Amino acid sequence: MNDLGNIMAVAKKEEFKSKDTWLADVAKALSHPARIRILKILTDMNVCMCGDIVELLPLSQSTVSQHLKELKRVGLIQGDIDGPKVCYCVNNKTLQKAKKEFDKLFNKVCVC
Amino acid sequence: MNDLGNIMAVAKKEEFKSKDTWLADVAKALSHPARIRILKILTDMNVCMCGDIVELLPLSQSTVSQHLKELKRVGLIQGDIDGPKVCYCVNNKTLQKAKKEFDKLFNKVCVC
DNA sequence: TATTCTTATCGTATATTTACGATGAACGAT
DNA sequence: ATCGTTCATCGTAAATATACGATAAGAATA
Repeated sequence: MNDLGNIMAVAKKEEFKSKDTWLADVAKALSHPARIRILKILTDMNVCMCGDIVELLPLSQSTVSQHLKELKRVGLIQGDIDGPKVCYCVNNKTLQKAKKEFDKLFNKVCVC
Repeated sequence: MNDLGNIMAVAKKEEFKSKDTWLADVAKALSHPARIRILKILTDMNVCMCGDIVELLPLSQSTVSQHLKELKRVGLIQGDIDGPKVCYCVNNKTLQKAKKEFDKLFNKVCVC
């Protein structure tokens, strides 16, 4: 039972540069096939309602809602309230920023 | 205590398309700032040895080794044994594939 | 052969993620 | 005012992730 070790699992993440942390956070939001699928649904098919997405995934409504929340957390999507429904759509600004940062990460050459 | 619910947390991931699952898996490998940092170190500075990476991160050797293993798991990096050392470098093929798949995901427009 | 250096793996503790059903809140319609 | 629809949140259980120190395994060196 190390007193310091207990908090480290989270605290260590704060010791990295903010850009690395941001990109890692976006990657985390994309780290589940359901959320990849949701993002593709929102862009490809222009379906917005939460209920529509639920029908397209093999997951319960509450689970889909959780996944939507995670995508919303990092700003990849947004949800606009429309009466009792919620219309979801992707946030192009964040999408472009993510694309730019991932490109910077991937456009390198190994000379090792 | 639902008997089915117990296994679902993992099993559900298998019900998605393999491309979505692959991309989610790569995103998972990138979902920690330490691993973003490691990838940048391997590309930017052309430092290969595990020990060098350990010195550049606020993490223990065993933790860095675990992060390297995760990046290796999805093929983003590879480790070539060089005597007692291990020379790590990025795998350009996987990097390019990842870039392509992320681009497909991000190059969309919201018309919602 | 013994020692040192380098890295991976084991064991462990805690935090987080993923999934579900149940419930609650907000709105529109009857 | 009540009811149905839609979605978020709560509570919970199991799996996974993150971190560490300790230890093992392999190669080079003394």
